[in-house]
Amino acid sequence: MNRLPPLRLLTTFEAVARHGSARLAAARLNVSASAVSQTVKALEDHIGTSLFDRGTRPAQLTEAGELLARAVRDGLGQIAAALEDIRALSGQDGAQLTVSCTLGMATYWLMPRLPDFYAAHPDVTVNVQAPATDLPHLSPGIDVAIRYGTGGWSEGTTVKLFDESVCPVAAPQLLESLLGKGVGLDAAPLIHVRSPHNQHWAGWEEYLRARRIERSRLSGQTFNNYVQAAQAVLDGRGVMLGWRSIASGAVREGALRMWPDGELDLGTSYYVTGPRRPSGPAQAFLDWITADE
Amino acid sequence: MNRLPPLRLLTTFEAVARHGSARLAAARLNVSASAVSQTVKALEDHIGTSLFDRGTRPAQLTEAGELLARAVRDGLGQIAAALEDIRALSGQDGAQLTVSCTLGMATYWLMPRLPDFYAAHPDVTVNVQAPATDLPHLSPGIDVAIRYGTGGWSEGTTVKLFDESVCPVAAPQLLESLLGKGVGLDAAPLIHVRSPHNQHWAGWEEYLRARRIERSRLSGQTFNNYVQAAQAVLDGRGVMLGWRSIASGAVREGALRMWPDGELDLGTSYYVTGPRRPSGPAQAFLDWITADE
DNA sequence: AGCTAACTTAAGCCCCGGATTAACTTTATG
DNA sequence: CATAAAGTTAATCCGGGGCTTAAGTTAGCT
Repeated sequence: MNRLPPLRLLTTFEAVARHGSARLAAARLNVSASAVSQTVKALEDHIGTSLFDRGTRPAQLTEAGELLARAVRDGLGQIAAALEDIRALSGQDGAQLTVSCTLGMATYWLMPRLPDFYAAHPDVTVNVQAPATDLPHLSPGIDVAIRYGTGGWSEGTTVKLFDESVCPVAAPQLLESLLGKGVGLDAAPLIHVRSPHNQHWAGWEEYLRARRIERSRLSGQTFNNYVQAAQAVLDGRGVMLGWRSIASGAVREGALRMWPDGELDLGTSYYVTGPRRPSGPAQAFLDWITADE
Repeated sequence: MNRLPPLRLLTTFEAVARHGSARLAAARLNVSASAVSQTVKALEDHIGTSLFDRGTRPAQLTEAGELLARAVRDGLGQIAAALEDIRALSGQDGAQLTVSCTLGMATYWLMPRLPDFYAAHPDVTVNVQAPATDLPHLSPGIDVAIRYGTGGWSEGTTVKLFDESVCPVAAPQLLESLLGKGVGLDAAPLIHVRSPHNQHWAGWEEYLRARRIERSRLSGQTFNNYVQAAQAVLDGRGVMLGWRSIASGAVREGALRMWPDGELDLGTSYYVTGPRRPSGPAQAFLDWITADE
């Protein structure tokens, strides 16, 4: 992170991108146009790429420029938002708790089970946050975290829920077709889930390596979250890595079938973590979820 | 954004948070412990809040400290990732295209319709990206963007798909119960979708203001994406703002019902944007989707 | 072609951010 | 209680980031 350009270069660049004009950005920042011009130039030198196509007036962002402008806006916006949140720290009221877990787990495991919790605790409201860019964990406003891993977290109190396992899954019709034609995992069409923000899910590369399966091509259909991937695999578009937390319901219902002898234990499990001194609603939730399975 | 603390304060603070020790962070950053101590202090002064509880050794992060550490890590990580992407700009190969649209739209509108596209174009693969933190738009690796707004984007070629509208929706049983008891939108249990990263969705506040409905309490169940919110509303947990792009299928199927006379046009529509010179697969997709409705 | 707006380059200045050392304080442990 | 580890405070220094002015260049329009 020490290779980041100076903050002022980034904010000035983003202002130019936002206003679409170095002159306007300069006016807005109360500096000379020259300062803006040199700042953008310095940033380009720092990165080694042009951020603006100067063949037009006003200059247009290059693809690289667009990419960076968005990242700067979002990244620094996130920090600014955190600073605001810090200034507005306030507790939750009412019989509520907020659970953080991944999007796929929330969609296919937690949300379908919450009616059971509500039946036992009709006065408790469970808010769910599926973090966009990091693993769930306890933090201000997050009372409970459900996440997978090896359980060695130092925050709060952690209890294991179930062992995670993975097996390639496909729609029944596609599976029969592939197996009938003798197509193995070395050639079957794949459904990938890839995202720069979520590097913690093992992908096909790791699975195939663990199973010592060689494939000449890894290309397949790509999504950046398991909701869309699940929709695609249910639609018969290919074979997806079926995590127990995500695919077990569909497999139980027969909408998906597991690849024969494809199950693999990657040594991780799902855990629930609550604070050392949970609120009443959080304690009720923790008691329920640890008894559930 | 000009109220952001200096970058070095942020990166040093994050290093201390990451290492859990000012001494270790100092060693890692190749500076004296004193520099680290004064940097963290300067940052705390800048923000006006303690980031570390110094009653223990090593010091522990406060809640504010945890919040900021995560934001700094993610925010600056995003910028660092963009810088890496810029260095690794590469095109897609094969008969593929990548479509970017919001998570709810992908889940409830696009993915259910894609089988029709595949039927007409069996050799084309559609990857779908649901951006975590910003509105979909064209960018390196994104061939087509589907988004809502007023259509005034300067990039590529934009065609309108349909007008968006919003109406509160609820499960039939809950709706009947509420209406039967004479409960209006001023008191019905609400399902919110709120996220610091997605400020572009209108929420209940805006809807109620537009309808001139006064409510004493806005609290309700909160999620940070429409997938979980939709699951909750289907489960009868409350009334959700039902965007046409998200709720129309469920309403058509009878799983959800619209609030009587609740529909509201907020003046936005869904548009599809492709590059001025689309690839073959992208052109096929654009032709299909603009003909679809 | 002429003109204006928008931007770029070169040179120079200054101030503040970020570091140092030395002395001190506080926590943790035996 | 003594000691060591971890961190804090005060004072000082300096270099480079960020700005200025002046002169020059280029795109866009008439």
